[in-house]
Amino acid sequence: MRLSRFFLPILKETPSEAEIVSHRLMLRAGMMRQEAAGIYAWLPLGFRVLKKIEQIVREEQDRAGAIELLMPTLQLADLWRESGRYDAYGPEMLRISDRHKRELLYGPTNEEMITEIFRSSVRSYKSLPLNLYHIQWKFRDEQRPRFGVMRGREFLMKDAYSFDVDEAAARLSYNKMFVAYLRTFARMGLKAIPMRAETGPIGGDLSHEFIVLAETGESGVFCDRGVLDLPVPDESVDYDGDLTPIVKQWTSAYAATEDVHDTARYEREVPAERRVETRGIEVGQIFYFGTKYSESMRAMVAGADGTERPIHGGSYGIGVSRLVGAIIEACHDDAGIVWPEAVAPYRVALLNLKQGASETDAACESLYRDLTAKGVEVLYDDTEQRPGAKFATADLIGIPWQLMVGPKGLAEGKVELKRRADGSREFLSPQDAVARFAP
RNA sequence: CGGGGUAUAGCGCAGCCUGGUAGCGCGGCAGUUUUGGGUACUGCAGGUCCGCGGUUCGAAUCCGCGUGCCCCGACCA
Repeated sequence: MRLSRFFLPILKETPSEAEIVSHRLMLRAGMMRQEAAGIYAWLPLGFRVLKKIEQIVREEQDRAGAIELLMPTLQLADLWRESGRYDAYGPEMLRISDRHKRELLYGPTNEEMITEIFRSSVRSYKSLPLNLYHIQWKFRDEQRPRFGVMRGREFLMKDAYSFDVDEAAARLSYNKMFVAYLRTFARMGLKAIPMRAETGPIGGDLSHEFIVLAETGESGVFCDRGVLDLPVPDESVDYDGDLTPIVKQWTSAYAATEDVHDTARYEREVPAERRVETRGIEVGQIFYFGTKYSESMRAMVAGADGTERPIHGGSYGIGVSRLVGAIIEACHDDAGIVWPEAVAPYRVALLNLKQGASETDAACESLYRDLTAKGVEVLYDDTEQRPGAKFATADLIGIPWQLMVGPKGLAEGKVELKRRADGSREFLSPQDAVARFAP
């Protein structure tokens, strides 16, 4: 993409509405724009990041055996009356009526609908286990939206729902999601720690929150230093095998958010030198809730003995749009965003330091053509701006690699490659630069 | 939902107290200059001063009522 042809409304000054760093940087980098309190338009740069995060989530859900579908944003109120949650949910639920005065709601979650889909066609234990998920926009009319996309009213969420014949089977499904979450966040360059959690209004008795450690996080967390260095399973992990050792390993050491923190237990179990007290952002939560919805909504299957029984359910959320903010909270410096490569909007920023000079123009065009032809995502700054402005923009939007082409380097047949994460630089020939990204 | 702010050009802000035809910086456009860390200069464009009502010869400014947005708290992926 040529920057001169792109839509990247960079802001030099920080809008006064933005308080936390990810919100400020997202506005400054032209990633998004607020349309109403807690409701955002995703501009091209931000949208690319959102899509990359979504795709990683999708790949890891699929790998763990979950099956993607897509449910609507609008749901009938009657469905929610069946589970009793229409009245229980309160003003956070956005209620709408159509031209026929039918009561609808903009879904804050989809337990009722997925249960209805399930019960309409699954009759036998032989169809289980089943885990269905979708990635869809949700709306919760928060009393006080804030922190940009970290706590918007409209947000993109992955929610998966598992159906099992009994509790033991449901725990196997739970473990699959547990491991899938470890992999999902690690792939995004994040250290996300599973912590025991309250089950909240959804109910149930087994739940973990996945918390990204970031000093600017919204809640305090306490954990054993040991959990920070536990290994994340690689892509060869066998989801049909026994995942218990992995889950045990990750859940045996102390790790809790301030809401459920037990000071006495913490001090008893964690030696002083291993105590980590910092802040974190919740990016995912997994629940086992048993028969809560299947009983009220009659989601039954016939067991091997022919008798009907309610299925055991679990739900598994990941805040996809929130992750964009969470990653920035965890990955930034004074100059701007520092994207992990897996979620970066572009991999390489190609900077023409003397636009209009025939030798730099020619070298850049050639590099741009070669890299693009090999599938490398390049953002080519071919604007008329001064070098300093181009450096500042590239740093701000956080592209992992900056390939700088100027008259000084070209005189020696070299271009300069800067790594955004640590500022390290090296000089290499244009051919070697291409080979670096497309071997 | 309680408490506190705020609303003037795309963004950041001044002007309001003490009413008199709206300004600064950044950004945009045209040009000159410059060319390896947000360059300098010149010119130009850009505003129903959040909305409605009131006071007044005259309201961005004073008064009343709305609305949006932000912050603190309670709440939440």
